[in-house]
Amino acid sequence: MLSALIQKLESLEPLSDDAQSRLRKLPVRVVNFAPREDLVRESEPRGDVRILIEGVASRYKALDGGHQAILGFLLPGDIDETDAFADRLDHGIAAVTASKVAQVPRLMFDQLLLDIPEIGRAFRRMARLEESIRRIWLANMGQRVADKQAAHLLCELRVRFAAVGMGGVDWFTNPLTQEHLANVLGISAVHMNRVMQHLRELGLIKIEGHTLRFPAPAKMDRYADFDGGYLNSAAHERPRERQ
Amino acid sequence: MLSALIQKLESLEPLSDDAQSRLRKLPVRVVNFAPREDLVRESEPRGDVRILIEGVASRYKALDGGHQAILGFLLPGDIDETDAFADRLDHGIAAVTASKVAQVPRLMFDQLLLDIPEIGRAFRRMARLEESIRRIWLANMGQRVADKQAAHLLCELRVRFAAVGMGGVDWFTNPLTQEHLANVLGISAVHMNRVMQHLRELGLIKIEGHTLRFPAPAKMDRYADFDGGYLNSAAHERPRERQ
DNA sequence: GCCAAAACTTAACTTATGATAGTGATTCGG
DNA sequence: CCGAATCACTATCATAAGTTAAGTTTTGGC
Repeated sequence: MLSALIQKLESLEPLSDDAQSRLRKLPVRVVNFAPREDLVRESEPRGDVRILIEGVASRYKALDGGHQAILGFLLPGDIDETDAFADRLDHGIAAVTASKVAQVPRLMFDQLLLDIPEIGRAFRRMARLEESIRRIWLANMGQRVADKQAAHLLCELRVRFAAVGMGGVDWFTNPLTQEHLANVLGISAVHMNRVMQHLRELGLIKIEGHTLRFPAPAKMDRYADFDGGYLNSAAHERPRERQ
Repeated sequence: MLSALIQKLESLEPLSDDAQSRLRKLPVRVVNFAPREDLVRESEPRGDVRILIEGVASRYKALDGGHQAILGFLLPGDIDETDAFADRLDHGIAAVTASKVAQVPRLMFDQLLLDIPEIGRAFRRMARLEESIRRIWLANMGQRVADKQAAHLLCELRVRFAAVGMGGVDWFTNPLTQEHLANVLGISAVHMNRVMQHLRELGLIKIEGHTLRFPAPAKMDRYADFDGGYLNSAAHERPRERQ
C-alpha cells in the first residue's frame, strides 16, 4: 500500500529490510477522494498522518477574494507534512485527480520514527528536498518572463513524474489543466495558453492528449535554465549525519 | 554573544535556565563582514554553524546571466541552516549591512542538540516558522499586482524587524535598498520605485531617511492582505510534540 | 452515443511592467 | 572636506501580461 512512499524514501536513503517491512506493516486506512475534493482543509486540526498513494494533489492557500493560490503539487509518495510536527496545516490540500490516501495513526507513525532512526533520517532528507524545491521555485518566479518560468516548471514536473512512474526522460502524463499551471505561476489562464503555444512553436513541447512530450529535452533544459540535480542528487552525495 | 538567537528561540519556546546557560557557554568565534561580502558562498562545503548576531543579510541564488535572485533576508538571531543537516548550501548568503556572525564548531552544536532536547525542539519550531514564511511568500508572489506584493513584503519586514528591536508597530529601520526589494519581488528597480511612490501617495508609507513609517498600519495591513499571525503565533498555540 | 460542462484557443483592447537613459541627492572612503 | 560611488527618482518608449468575450474542442456522466 505504501510502496510509492517506500520507493521515494529509498531513492533518498537506502532502507534496510527491517525498516521496509516495518513500513509495510503500518496499519493504514485507505480513503478515496474525487477530483477537487479536499484531502485536508486549511487550518483543520491534524489527525492521522496522510500519505498520497495514488493520484495528484495540490497545496493551496486561500486568498482574500475567495481565490486560492496553488503553492505546489503532491505526487504519489508525498506526505501531508514532512516533518509531522505541526498541529495543523497553514494551508489546504485538494485532489487534482481521483486520489487514494493512506492514513496512518499518528502514534504509530511517531513510534516508528523513534524505533528506526534510519526512517527518521530518510524523512529529514525528504524535508530537505522539498525545501530545496521551494527555493528553486522562488528563484524561478523571480525570473522576468513567464515563458521561462513555465518551461522550468514543466521540466521539474517531468522529472518528478518520471520518478513515480508517470513519465520518462522526454515525456510525462499530465493531469494538470492550464488553469492549474497558470495559478501556480501567478499568471492568467489566457496567458498560460499563449505561453504553451509559444513553447510549442519553439518545438520545445508537444501535446498529445494527456501526454506532454519534450522533443528536445536538452534544448528545453537550456531554455528553462533547468538543472535537475536538486531533484535527485540527494541519493548520491550522501552527507554524514548525526545518528 | 548569542543573545539575539536566544531571544528568538525563546519567543518560540521558553527555554530553561540550563538550556540558556548552555547556549551562552557555546564557544563562538565572532567574524565581521562588510556589506556585499559573502557570509557563505554558494555550494561551499559546510564548516561551522553560523549565526547572524548583528546586521542584515540576504540569501541568494545565482542565475544564468551572472544575475542573482534574492530568496529572502536574514535578521539577527537567524541561523545559516535551520536544520543543520545539509553538507552544503544550495545557495549563498551575503551581508547587506556590516554584520557580525558567530561561528560555532559543528560538533559542539550537534552535541548540544543531543544533550538538551528542548533546544532541538526550539530549532524545529524555527524551521517551521521559516517554512511558513516561505509559503506565504509563494502565495504572495502569485498575487497579480506588484503594489500589493510590495506592501505585503514591507508588512512582513516591519514585524520581523520589530522582533529584533529594529522597529515598532508602525515603523522600522530599513537597511535595504529599493534594488534589494525589487530583486526579491522579481520586478525591476525602476518599477519598485514607482510602487514606493504609489504607496506613499496612498498614505500607506512614509520615508524618513532610513526609517520607514506606516502612518496607518491597520490600513496598510488591509491593503496588503497581511495577517502577521504566522510570524508570532508559534509562541501561543504550542502543539504537543514527541520528546 | 448524446448532451452539458470543462478545457482549450483566439482575438481585441487595456494596463502593468521592463529597458534605457538621464538627473540630483546621499553616502563614504581617504 | 572632497570626489566617486551608490542610491533615489523621473521621463520616454517598448513589450509582456491582464481582461473580456467570444468560439471550438474534449471530457465525462447518464
